Amino acid sequence: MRLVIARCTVDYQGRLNAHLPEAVRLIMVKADGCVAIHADGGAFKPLNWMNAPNRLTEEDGFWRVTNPKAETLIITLHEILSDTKHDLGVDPGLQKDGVEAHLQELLAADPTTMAEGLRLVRREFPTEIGPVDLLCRDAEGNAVAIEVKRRGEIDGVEQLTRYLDFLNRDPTLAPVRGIYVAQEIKPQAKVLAEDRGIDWVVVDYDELRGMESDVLKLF
Amino acid sequence: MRLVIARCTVDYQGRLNAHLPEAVRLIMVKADGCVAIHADGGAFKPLNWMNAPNRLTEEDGFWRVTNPKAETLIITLHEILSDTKHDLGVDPGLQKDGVEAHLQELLAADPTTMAEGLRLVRREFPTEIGPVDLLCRDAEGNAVAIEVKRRGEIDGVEQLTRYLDFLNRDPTLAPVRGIYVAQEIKPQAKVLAEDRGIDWVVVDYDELRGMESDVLKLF
DNA sequence: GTGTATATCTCGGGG
DNA sequence: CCCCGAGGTATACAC
Repeated sequence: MRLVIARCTVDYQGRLNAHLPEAVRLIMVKADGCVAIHADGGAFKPLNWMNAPNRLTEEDGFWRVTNPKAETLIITLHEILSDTKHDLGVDPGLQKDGVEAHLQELLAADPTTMAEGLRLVRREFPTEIGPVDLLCRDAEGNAVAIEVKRRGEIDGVEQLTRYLDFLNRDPTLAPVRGIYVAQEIKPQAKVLAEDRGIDWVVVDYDELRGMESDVLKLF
Repeated sequence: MRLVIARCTVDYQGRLNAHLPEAVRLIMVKADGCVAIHADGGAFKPLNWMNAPNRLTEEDGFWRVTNPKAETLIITLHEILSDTKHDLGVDPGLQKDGVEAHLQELLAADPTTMAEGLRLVRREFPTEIGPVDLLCRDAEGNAVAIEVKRRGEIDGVEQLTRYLDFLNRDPTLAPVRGIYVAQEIKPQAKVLAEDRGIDWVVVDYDELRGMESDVLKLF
C-alpha cells in the first residue's frame, strides 16, 4: 500500500463528472491497483476513487488512472508532502455473524418460530421478479410466502407484496398469504403490512440461535 | 489525519458482530474522530470502521472506540510498524455534475423528450407521501406523473406506483398515468412497470445536454 | 431525532 | 459477463 500526502486537484470523468479543487489530501493506492482520495473527515467514503481493475500512469505532474469502462481519474499533484510504501500482505478477511442469511437459515430450520404449523417448502423460491426468501405451507396446506429482513423497513413490505402478486397468479399456489419477519420492524412498515393484509413477526436472533443450540444439545 | 500501519486484530460489536484475525493493516484516524481499518485491496471500503461521533481511548495494547449507540470497535495492536500524523485542513469539497437532479432539470426544460405533447405542470409536485419528480399534462390534458432516475431499478417503479395511488385519489387530477424515465432501465424494472401499466422511457443525458446547448446557441 | 431518497454506492452470489 | 439483493450500507435532506 502506497500512501501519498499531497496538495492536489482531482478530476473524475465517468458515470458522472466530478472535480476537487486544490487542497491537501491523502491518496491511497492499494496493492490491487485501486486508488482512493481521502479528506480529513467524512468517515468511510473517499472524495474520489477508482476501483480495480485499472491502470495508473504517472506523468509529468499528474497521475492518470483509467479503467476498461473508459472512466478516467486525473490527479494533479501540486506538492508532495509525504510518500510512503508499506507491505501489508494478503488479508485473512472479515468474519461476520448476524446477517440476514444467518437469520434465514435459523428460520428455515424451524418455521414454527414464525407461525404455528408452518412447514418449509423451499428457500429462495423463484418468481419472475426474483426469489422469495421462504415458501412454506401452513397447517391447512395453504401457501405462505415469507420475507426475512434484519431490519424491517417499508421496502421489505413492497418486496413481499410484489412476490405475493406474482405467486397468487399461480393456480397451484393461490391463495398465498404473506408474513414479514425481522428482528426489528419500523412502525410505518407495520402499518403498511397490515394495510396489505400481511402478517408481521418480530423474532430474536440470539433466542433463535439459543434454541438451535438447545436442539443440538439433545443429541 | 493519523495513519498507523500495524499488525492487529479487530473486533466489532454493534449492528452485527465481526472479527478480523491478526494481520498487518492501515488504521486511519481522521480529524473528526472516525476510524477506518483498511487492507491492501478491496476497493474503497474499509474492513471495519466507526463513524463520528465516537470516543477513542488508547489503553494498554489496544484501542477502544465506542459510539453513542453502544457499538464498540476494539483494535488490538500486536506490533506498530509506522505511526504518522498529517495536517490536511478543511477540504473545499466535491463538485459534481450528472446526478439525478441535473437529469430532472433537463427533462423539465423539455418534457417532449419523454413523450410527445407533454407540458410541465410542476417539478417536485407535492403529495402526502413525498414529492413527485415531474407532474405534466399530455396533449389530451390528462395528468402524467414522472419519476426520474439515473439508473432505473425496481424500487423506482414502487416509488412511482405509490405516488400514482395517491395522485389518483385527487379528483382534479385523476386519471393520472405514470412514466418511468432513466438513462438505463433494468429488465425486472421494465417487467414490473409494464405489469403496473406504467410506461418507461430510456433517455441519454449527453444528448439532452447537447439539445439544450443547441437551443442556447439559437439566442 | 426519524423517515425518505440517492449513490461513481460496494460487495457477493447465481445464471 | 450481467442481473439482482444485501449492506454495520453511507450520505444528504426534509419533517
